[in-house]
Amino acid sequence: MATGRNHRPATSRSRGIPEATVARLPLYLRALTALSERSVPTVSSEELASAAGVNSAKLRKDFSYLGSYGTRGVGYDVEYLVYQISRELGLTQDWPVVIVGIGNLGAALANYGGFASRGFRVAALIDADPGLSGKPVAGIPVQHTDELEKIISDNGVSIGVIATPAGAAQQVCDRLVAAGITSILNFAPTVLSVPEGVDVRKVDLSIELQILAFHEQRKAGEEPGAPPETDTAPPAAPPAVSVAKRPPESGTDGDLPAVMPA
Amino acid sequence: MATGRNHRPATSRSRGIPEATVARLPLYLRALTALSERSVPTVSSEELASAAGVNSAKLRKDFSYLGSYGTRGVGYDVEYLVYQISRELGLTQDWPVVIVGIGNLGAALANYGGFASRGFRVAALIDADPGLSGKPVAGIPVQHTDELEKIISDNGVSIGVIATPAGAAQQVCDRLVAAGITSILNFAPTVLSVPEGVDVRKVDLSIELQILAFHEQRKAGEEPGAPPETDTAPPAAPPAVSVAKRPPESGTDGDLPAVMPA
DNA sequence: ACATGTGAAAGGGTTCACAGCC
DNA sequence: GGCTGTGAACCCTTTCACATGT
Repeated sequence: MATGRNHRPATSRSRGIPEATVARLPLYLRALTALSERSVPTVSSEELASAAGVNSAKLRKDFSYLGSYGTRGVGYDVEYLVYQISRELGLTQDWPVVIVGIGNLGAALANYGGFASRGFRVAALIDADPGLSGKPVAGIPVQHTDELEKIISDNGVSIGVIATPAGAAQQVCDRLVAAGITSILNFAPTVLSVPEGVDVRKVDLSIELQILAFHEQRKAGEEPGAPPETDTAPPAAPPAVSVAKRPPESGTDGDLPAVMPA
Repeated sequence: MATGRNHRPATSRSRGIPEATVARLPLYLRALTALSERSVPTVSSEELASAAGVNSAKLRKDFSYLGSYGTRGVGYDVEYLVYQISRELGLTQDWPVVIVGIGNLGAALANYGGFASRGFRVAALIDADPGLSGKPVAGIPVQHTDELEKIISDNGVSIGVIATPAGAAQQVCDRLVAAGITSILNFAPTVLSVPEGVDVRKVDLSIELQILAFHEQRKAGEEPGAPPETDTAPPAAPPAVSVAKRPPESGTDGDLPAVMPA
């Protein structure tokens, strides 16, 4: 999930298409769309794989789950594959989405071209700030949270995007779910709890950075002449055992503001 | 990606900590930080797992890779674990990052509190638009792309965030890498090619939505009384080539009810 | 009594390598 | 000759279940 990871616990996997394959289909689709625009008629697994950033064996295996639409000795028909993958992903139909929380990030999402370009349509922007109500963002007037339920049912929205601060996310999520939404893309740095049957994917900027930092740190430690950088941490106490159990005692700590506003 | 998936091909895995575990450490850390703020002294694997959105067996296994910092019959010391995980992730040191591309998204990132709160410091904002130069975003003046190399070397930056349009991403990436950056968080919808030794993680909004759509479509097809929605797709041409060779081809196609026979 | 820590089993995902077909 | 399609081997991840320790 970001990322994306936390998904339904692998129960009843669609038509047998593995989750990992589903996650790569959009990648293939993007590469194929680019080829299509350049009027390239066919493409080999090797070429397409390299354009999508995967290896060719994986790509062929992935396509085999869709039914194997290629021609041996030739390759894949670009237009045909675009259609098949689009259909498999459900992009041949129109998906209205609502974005809740029109701060910096919400506005960025509303303006993001990638949404509109692939069957997704921003049906409404919703924010709790009355001062924003009526103001257009990306050409769409922001509506107040009070209207949330009505907007969703009137427009038949089934996908919601949460871009609120962390503190508001669960509450917004609950209302979205109660209003009938069954898929949520969450940008707030919180674990959302949802009932069975609702899909949540999360995108977490801070987590991605932390994973990078982990590997970066490792690189620095491995390099021959790499100085270990300034380390700001206190040694911290042992895991504490029997008596007087009191580890770090945040005396020299002085760091970690910890609150994560969206 | 999420999520990030595309990472170094599992070569030489750090100190033996599995990649999947590394990706969850930030989740644990966030949950632990919240507990720490509430002055909770210890926590069980069950409680912490539920706060982080995973199951307890997984969490215990994950911690076992770090060295098993718990106490049987008791649980984990919150403060101590916060420190151990922070150290493992490299968050006890300061990581300067640069953000390239200060559009809607770049501005949102610059304002994102989660960056600053965990050892990451926005060292510079960079944009190709001369009109932006000098203007402050999130209190930091935007600098021109010409300065990119100098900024990176002067500040010892090793992590870069790309929030440019897709067309500019590879070029920016190349310059970042040439300037010495070895970790990149990419928000542009493109596959970046980088030399060996450079880590790339990508966050792709459109891909996450497409994955949701896939599952959403499946739900609609499974539900008893679910109307199949408006379908906007043309039948698309056959895979070309010769005469025979015809995949399933459901009789009177033309419409595609979006229902996949399970 | 209770909760961690961990071998072992189970489940997915990736890669290999070659059979099959154009 | 060239490229797809796929069983089989391999590897990583998750889950189970219980031994271990306090």
